[in-house]
Amino acid sequence: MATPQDRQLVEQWRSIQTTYFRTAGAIDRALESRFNIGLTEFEILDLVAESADAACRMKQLGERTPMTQSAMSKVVDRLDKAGLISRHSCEDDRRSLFLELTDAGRALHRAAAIEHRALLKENLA
Amino acid sequence: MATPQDRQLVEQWRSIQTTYFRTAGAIDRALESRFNIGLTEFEILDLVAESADAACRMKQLGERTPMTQSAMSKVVDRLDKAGLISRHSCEDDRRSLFLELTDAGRALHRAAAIEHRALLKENLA
DNA sequence: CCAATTTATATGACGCGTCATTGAATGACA
DNA sequence: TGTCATTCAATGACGCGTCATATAAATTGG
Repeated sequence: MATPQDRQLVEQWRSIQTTYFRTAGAIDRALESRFNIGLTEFEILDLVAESADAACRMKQLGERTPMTQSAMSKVVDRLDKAGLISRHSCEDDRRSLFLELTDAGRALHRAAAIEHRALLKENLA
Repeated sequence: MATPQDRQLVEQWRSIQTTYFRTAGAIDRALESRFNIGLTEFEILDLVAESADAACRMKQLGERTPMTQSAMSKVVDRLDKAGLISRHSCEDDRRSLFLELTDAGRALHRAAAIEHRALLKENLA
């Protein structure tokens, strides 16, 4: 019933879960308390900061994160309301949006990224 | 600012996230549709099934999963209401509870575990 | 050029997890 | 023994993610 391979799979899975929760939790709490944004918000900022091109991005971003389309839409909405990001409708295809960091967003991302990388290093060792 | 080591950390982290979400999502949907329980519920069943001893377990279980005490309490509550688990207050320390699978719980666990292991195998390859 | 279909994003209802707190039992110790 | 601190579990308020759907724009086929 429970083969040794099964046990090993379960072990591996629990280890991934533990790492994931520990790391995500640590980052989330740190960003929340120091910058008032959650991990999810940071991850979108991080993705937008990474893509320097001016393509219609909302969609492409979705391909680079395990987030749902719905989740993304709401995170972006929060970031917009917080003044960290701006949404511009795309001329070529008016269904699409492309995103840009505001100055405040860029500054916050710069600071938060340091925290983020440090905690990754600490937790993924 | 973004050292190669930083990039590597971020890559590693995204890979963990992707694996985690893909796997958890797959298992969750499968268990939900076939057995009407979520991944979290299954994980508690699995832990209880594993520990054959009759110790006061609620607390110990908490040490074996990244779940919050609060989360555990609610999951156990759902499992109890679903008739899959029973809570007995502990004689020695009446603050503690210990948990036991009901027959239905044991049966469901047996069936769901097969699904669970198969999906782990599929996703953690 | 007009349906029918498909694609990009937004939104409302809902469930679950988290935080902070509560209640209850136990322990510590003067 | 009485008080104060600690520990275990449950709960209510709240926020976020998910699913199903809505809206709007673009594409496709006749």
